Amino acid sequence: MSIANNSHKIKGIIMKKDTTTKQVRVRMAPSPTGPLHLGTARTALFNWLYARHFDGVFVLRIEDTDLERSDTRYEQEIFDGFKWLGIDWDEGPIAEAAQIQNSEFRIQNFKGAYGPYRQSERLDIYEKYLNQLLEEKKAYYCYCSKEELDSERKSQLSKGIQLKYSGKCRDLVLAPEGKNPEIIRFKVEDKIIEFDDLIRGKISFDSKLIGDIAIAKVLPTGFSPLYNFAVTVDDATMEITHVIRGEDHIPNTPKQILIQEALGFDIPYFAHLPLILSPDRSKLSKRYVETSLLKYRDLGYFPQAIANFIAYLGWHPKEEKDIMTLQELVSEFDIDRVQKAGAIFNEEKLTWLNAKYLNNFSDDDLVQLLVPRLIEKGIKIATGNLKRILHVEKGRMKTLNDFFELADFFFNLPEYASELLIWKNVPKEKIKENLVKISEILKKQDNSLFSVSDLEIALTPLTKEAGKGEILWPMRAALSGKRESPSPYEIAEVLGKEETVRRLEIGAKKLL
RNA sequence: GGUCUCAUCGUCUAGCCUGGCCUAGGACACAGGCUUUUCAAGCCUGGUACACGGGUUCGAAUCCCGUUGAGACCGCCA
Repeated sequence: MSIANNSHKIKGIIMKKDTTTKQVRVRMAPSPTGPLHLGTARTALFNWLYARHFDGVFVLRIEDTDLERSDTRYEQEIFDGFKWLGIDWDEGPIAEAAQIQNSEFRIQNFKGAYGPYRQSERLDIYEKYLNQLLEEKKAYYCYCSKEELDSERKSQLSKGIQLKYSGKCRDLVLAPEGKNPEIIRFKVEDKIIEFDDLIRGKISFDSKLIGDIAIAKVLPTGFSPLYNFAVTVDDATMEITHVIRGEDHIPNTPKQILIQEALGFDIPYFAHLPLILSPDRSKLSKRYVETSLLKYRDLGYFPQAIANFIAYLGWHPKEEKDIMTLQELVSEFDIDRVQKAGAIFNEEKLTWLNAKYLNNFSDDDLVQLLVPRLIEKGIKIATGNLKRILHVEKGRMKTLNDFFELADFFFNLPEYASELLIWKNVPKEKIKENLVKISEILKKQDNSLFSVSDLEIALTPLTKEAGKGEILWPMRAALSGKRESPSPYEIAEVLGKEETVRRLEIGAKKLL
């Protein structure tokens, strides 16, 4: 009996009903065939939020049936990416064990009662159900070659009819002479398939338009399960209650329901999330924006900001709030507030959010986060000094990596043209004189009296006399070598007396 | 081409289910201003949206129908 039969029009009610009767079990099933995609991360996050909100179980399953394209390197990236974002899994492979080459060990090391959690390790399970379908004549061997199928598709396309397998091998009694079976197909019977999507409501399909589904590849050594079949078997055997995934899977859903019915499985709830879009409204692709999750980490984004941002792509809390922690997201998340339409990925807003997060971190936290990046770049700096620089630059930083461009002058005074020192139309002789005066005053200043407020007091007579711009601009330019920077007092405090005076003298010398 | 899905400011969205409180709210971005040695931040102000057409109703962004537009999918990938 399908559990989706009690579904209601009002989505909130489905949730409440269900959670009182059965524990929520959701899953994320990425395939390790490329860098961890932002879209995958968001789907994972929604599943995770849903599980955590309803005290359910979040399962991580690795869909690596495509041996040619799967790579353990990408599997590792999934683990790393999820962990970085703050998504932990209750069941699934153990990330640490995945690095060990001994395959026996890898297979045995998972958490959860429904493992193993890699599809490549579940072949015996698929085989059992495959045989069941074959024995019950619900599936059959197909001998058509790729070329035959290709030309079939081409002619269908030119006739303007639905692209589907013709069913040529469906009723074959004997194997065609000289041919080996290529794949196993599931027989699709004529019927209307309807399901109640938690986000979109009723969706129905006419199975006449779906060709017999390829469910496994036949290999000399055995077989290799294909997506729609493997997913169905896994979701059922792992007792998944809610399938939350991207909208691009809507067309797969009737196929999976058909297989579920044929195998006597419960039909889970389905919730199809809107897609993340590129600026041209097509499916998010790297042509327009960076799609690799971990790339954002490398770029200096915070996982909290990314999580917050991608959660808001297609979902919104009841109250107006710009910033939400993972915990707040968990307590407020529900599927009935998920949007139906796709959402364009707006990098500017992400960056703005990231800057918000950055400025909420304490200086000490930022030091901790920045140190590994400095080490990686081979920059050596005392923590105390780093903290002081960070303190004056953080308001200008939007990402962690902005530090390098913004704060480089603290380490090395850049080469700059003497014109930089000129304030408005003030003659350079006057500017030179001012710089000399500033350095004379500062030379007399005690080392221990070099804070922003001390310096301000020390230079006030001069700024009053000559005007702030005429003093402060050349001073700041001489100290930073840049058009834009923190205030001269802040820079001087960080630089200390000796270096401050040295830079002022360099500046003065430039103005002959 | 077929099937399915979607449609509120440029973008993310609130409101839609349960019609009136919506002369449509917030945020990003943009423009102007304040502050200011510079840049950034901050604060203030401003402009811009219910795709279109029909219905239902005293009343529609909200309900119904159609049109248009956009997207997804149509693999021995997942």
